[in-house]
Order: sequence, then C-alpha cells, then structure tokens
Amino acid sequence: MTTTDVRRSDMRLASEAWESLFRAQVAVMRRFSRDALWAQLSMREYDVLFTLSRCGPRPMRLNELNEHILLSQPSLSRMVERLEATGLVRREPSADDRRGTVISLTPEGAEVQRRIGRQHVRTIGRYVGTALDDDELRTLGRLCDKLRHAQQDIPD
Amino acid sequence: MTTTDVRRSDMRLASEAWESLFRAQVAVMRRFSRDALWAQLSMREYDVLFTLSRCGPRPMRLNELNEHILLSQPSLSRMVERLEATGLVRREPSADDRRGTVISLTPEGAEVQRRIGRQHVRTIGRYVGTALDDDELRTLGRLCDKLRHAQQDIPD
DNA sequence: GCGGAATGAATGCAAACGCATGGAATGTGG
DNA sequence: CCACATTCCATGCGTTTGCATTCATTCCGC
Repeated sequence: MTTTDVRRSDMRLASEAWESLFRAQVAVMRRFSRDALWAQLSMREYDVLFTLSRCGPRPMRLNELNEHILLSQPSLSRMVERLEATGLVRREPSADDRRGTVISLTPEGAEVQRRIGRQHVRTIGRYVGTALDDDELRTLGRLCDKLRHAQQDIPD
Repeated sequence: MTTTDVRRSDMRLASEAWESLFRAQVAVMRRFSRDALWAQLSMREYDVLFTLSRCGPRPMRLNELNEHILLSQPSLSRMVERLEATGLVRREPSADDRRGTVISLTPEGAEVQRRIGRQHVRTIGRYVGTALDDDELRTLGRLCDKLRHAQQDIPD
C-alpha cells in the first residue's frame, strides 16, 4: 500500500462519515421542522436566541455570533434587525471598537428562548434520545465536539 | 431517582449530543463554503446532483428526492426546474403514477457531479479526515447512520 | 363504478437570502 | 504622523425560499 493509497482510504472514510453526519442532520431537522412550535419563531431565529443565551449575560459581537450561525453576514445582520424590531434582542454600538455592534437578549427574548427551548428539548429527546442509548449519545457528542473544535485549528 | 428524573437526564444527554452534532455540521459547512468550488454550482444544487447519482441509473421521484434534501417541496421543484434549464437533469412525467415527476441526471449532469464530487472529497478529507482518526470516523459514521435510520421508525 | 378524500407537483406572491459594495473605524508600515 | 490596507457592519439588488393555494391524478368507502 502506497502513501497515496493510505490518503485515499482516509478520504473515503472521512467522506462516508461526513455524508452520514450530514444526512442524519437533514433527517432530524426535517422531523423537527414538522413541530408546530416554529409557528412563533423560525428555527434559524431560535438558533440566534439560543446562541445568545449560551453566551451568558455578556453581549455578543455580530461577527462572533455569525461564526455559530449558518448564514451570511448580511443575512444575519438583517435577521438581528428584525429580531430587534420584535423586541427580542437589543443592538448597540460596541464601546471598545466602534465599528462593531454588540447584540444581547432582552428579558423578553430570554423568556421566549427558554419557553421554546423547553419544548424543543422534549422534541429532541423524542427523536434523538430514543434513537441511541446513553453511551452512544455521549460518544456522538464527544466526536462531534472534537470535529467542531478541530475546524478552528486547521489552516485554510 | 424517580422516573421523571431519568427521562430528564435522557433529554439532557440527547440535547447535548444534538447540539454538538448541529454545531459541528455548521462549523464544517462554513469551512466548505469557503471553497472556490461552489462558484459553478451551489452546495444545495450539488446535493441534488449527488443524491440523484447515489440512486444509480434509476430516476427518482420528486417527493423521494425531497426526503433527502433540506428544502421545501416548492423550492425543490423550482431548483430542479433550474437544473433542467441548465441541462444537468431531465424531468419527465412518471409512467406508473401520472401525478408524479421522475428526475434523472443527464450525462452532463453526472459528469459535473463527478468532477465536483472528486474535488469536494479532497476538501472533506482535509477538514474532516484530519480531525478524527479512522476508528473515530467509523464510529461517527455508524452512530449517525443509526440516528438517521431511526427517524423513519419513530412515529409522529 | 362513483364521488369525495388524499396525494404529487406546480405556481403566485411576499419574505428572506447571498453577493457585491459602501461607509466608518481601526490597524500598520514607512 | 500619514497614507493605505483591513475589519466591521449596513444596504442595494437580483435570486431563491417558504407558505398558501391550485390543478391533476390516484386512492378508497360505499
């Protein structure tokens, strides 16, 4: 087996794993999207509120938020604008870098996030929690975390 | 520990695993999206061609295709329409159920899929293959497949 | 068979998206 | 310091998306 073969084998394994992950994500997302829950707030909007809530009380920069959300910078900018209009987030110029904007949940936004989050967690338990046992869930989480964190270390 | 506690614990594990999977997907997708490759064809369009190619020579029904693609039925309908206009897929009424439409790759579409696919596999190898070792890739793939296939068995 | 429910795909339309770009603030080499 | 590149976010604009609906075909109880 040559070096090229080894690399090819690596790529095949990686491709298959990625395809499995991606398809699993699609299948589960399609399940979630049927939930009547998203009449009030789209999953993408919830994702923004959720990400902000994870950040604690500290407000978040737009570009920082953008790293966690699968949306172009202009699209996220406008989504945040809409969320501000509906009173779920607050947007104000950054103190230390006045090019930047910091975004934070309003009390109402935090409340909405918690309410939807509680229901969503039940749905996740139903469709993800019943598919795998505890050990498998832990292993899946660990491997996905490792995969995610590696993305920051791999150069372009 | 009561039964309720056990269920809560299950949901927490499931939520954490799902969040990890989802964030990993976002992180990797953001990496992939930087690739100049997608100037010719968007990732979603490639996903359609790829799914069709996986199906072998057998043409695919629109609703069947839709199960694999994270897009509403009308949006997929129009995307297929555009792909037909650019000559990458063929669309014809189904023989056995004349409400339906069957979609298949044109030779050119298959060629484009292979060309982009080859390059994309290298990118996957770079960003996924280097993040996890072979055992981890196999385990990740297995767990994701199990999660995906379970979705078809869980009732609404 | 036949009439109503159900299914598969297409279409009108408003909302949301991405790309390219702009303007303001910050970082940097000379 | 000062010019120039860079970063950060917002905006114009054409394209794509989702929702609601429609049309055509098939399924099903009677």
